[in-house]
Amino acid sequence: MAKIRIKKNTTKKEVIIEKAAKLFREKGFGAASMRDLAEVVGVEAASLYNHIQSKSEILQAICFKVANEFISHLEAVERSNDSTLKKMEIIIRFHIKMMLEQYEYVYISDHEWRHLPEPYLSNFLNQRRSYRKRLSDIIEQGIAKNEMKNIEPYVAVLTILSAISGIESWQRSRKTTSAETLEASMVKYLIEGLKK
Amino acid sequence: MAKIRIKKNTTKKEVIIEKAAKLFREKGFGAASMRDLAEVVGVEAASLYNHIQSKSEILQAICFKVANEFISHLEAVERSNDSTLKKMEIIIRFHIKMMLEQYEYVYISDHEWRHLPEPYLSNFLNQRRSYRKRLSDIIEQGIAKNEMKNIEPYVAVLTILSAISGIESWQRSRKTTSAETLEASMVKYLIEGLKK
DNA sequence: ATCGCTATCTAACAGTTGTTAGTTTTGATT
DNA sequence: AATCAAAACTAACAACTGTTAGATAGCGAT
Repeated sequence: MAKIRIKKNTTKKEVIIEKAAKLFREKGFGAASMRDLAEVVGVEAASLYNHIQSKSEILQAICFKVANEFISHLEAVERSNDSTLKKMEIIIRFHIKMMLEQYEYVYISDHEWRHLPEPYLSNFLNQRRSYRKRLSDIIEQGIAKNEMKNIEPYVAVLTILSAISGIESWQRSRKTTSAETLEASMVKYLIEGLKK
Repeated sequence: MAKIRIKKNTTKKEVIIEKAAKLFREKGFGAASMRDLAEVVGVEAASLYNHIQSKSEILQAICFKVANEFISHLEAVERSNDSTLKKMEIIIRFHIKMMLEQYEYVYISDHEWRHLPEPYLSNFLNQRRSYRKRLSDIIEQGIAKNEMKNIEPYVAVLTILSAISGIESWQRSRKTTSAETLEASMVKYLIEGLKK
């Protein structure tokens, strides 16, 4: 028996997760209750359990969805023949795009992962560490090839990822700066600071 | 009657807030209970209320302590005669120092302020907005004086503050990079990216 | 119309939450 | 040694937590 599809290609489980993402971002995972979630879904709390197994399953779905998107994008970039600087620019632009288009999901993956239960927590942190290591390998190559200035790669990765994650605060703001200006200026800042 | 001082110049209230800062950082404000806090303080939960008024009073104390330190440092920098670039470097170094030396406090002020009750929440956000505006004014001057490259000041501030806030993740890590290298590299990255 | 299967509902569970009331202990000052 | 306030304790509160059990309603296929 096929899953009920509410609209086009959308299971009720997907609706729940989407509403949960918004709720978890607004109130934090710990402070958002299943009854809060049920209300925005338009159902009683107990009914949610016909579609999901637990509250933390929702968090897992969100965190690993985001992680997987970043990892598979990185794999594509690694396979390309672009310069190291171009690779970093592509990755930075992708991170910014994700932050603009999938704000709620990325925010939760960035800020609420600590509430993942084991063994998902360790798994998530391992993926994260590995991802950052691969970014810092690209920067290390860039320095070796004299395309980038001699900066500690670990710190460069930390700076880049944290800076982009700060777009969260732009999302919450009155947005006197357009998304285009934001992307252009941030890419300029982060790439110029990297360039030899 | 003077407050009881546990060690030198330390009231029990200060001890509670310090322990709370560590706890809130580890578990998040929402997930940390007063009974958790009581345990690390070495007392029953009800006894905490001889020294504090409520759980959220602790959060207020932490958030506004940090905010005040940043604001009064900024005021000193504004009064100085340094170049705009030097001003920004001083501010960046101060933020990094705070992140290294008062990690727990700064982290909570950065990440848990959303749990502040009104009117403290609005008050906090106003101070924050005003602080960032004053930073972007410095950068605007820097661009006008041709000391800095033409970057959208709002985005530059966002980038700088977020990047520094990411030191949080270094704090939690195994620290293969020293604090000195971290500071030197991050300042280099952020200032070079700003310089004309 | 009736079957079978979902999805929803109500009610309840056992545990936890921040906090208060009332009592007892502690420890410095008299 | 007596006093007295500060600070600790025990016990409890009402509200809320994630989750389960069991009954009921909805609905496509027979």
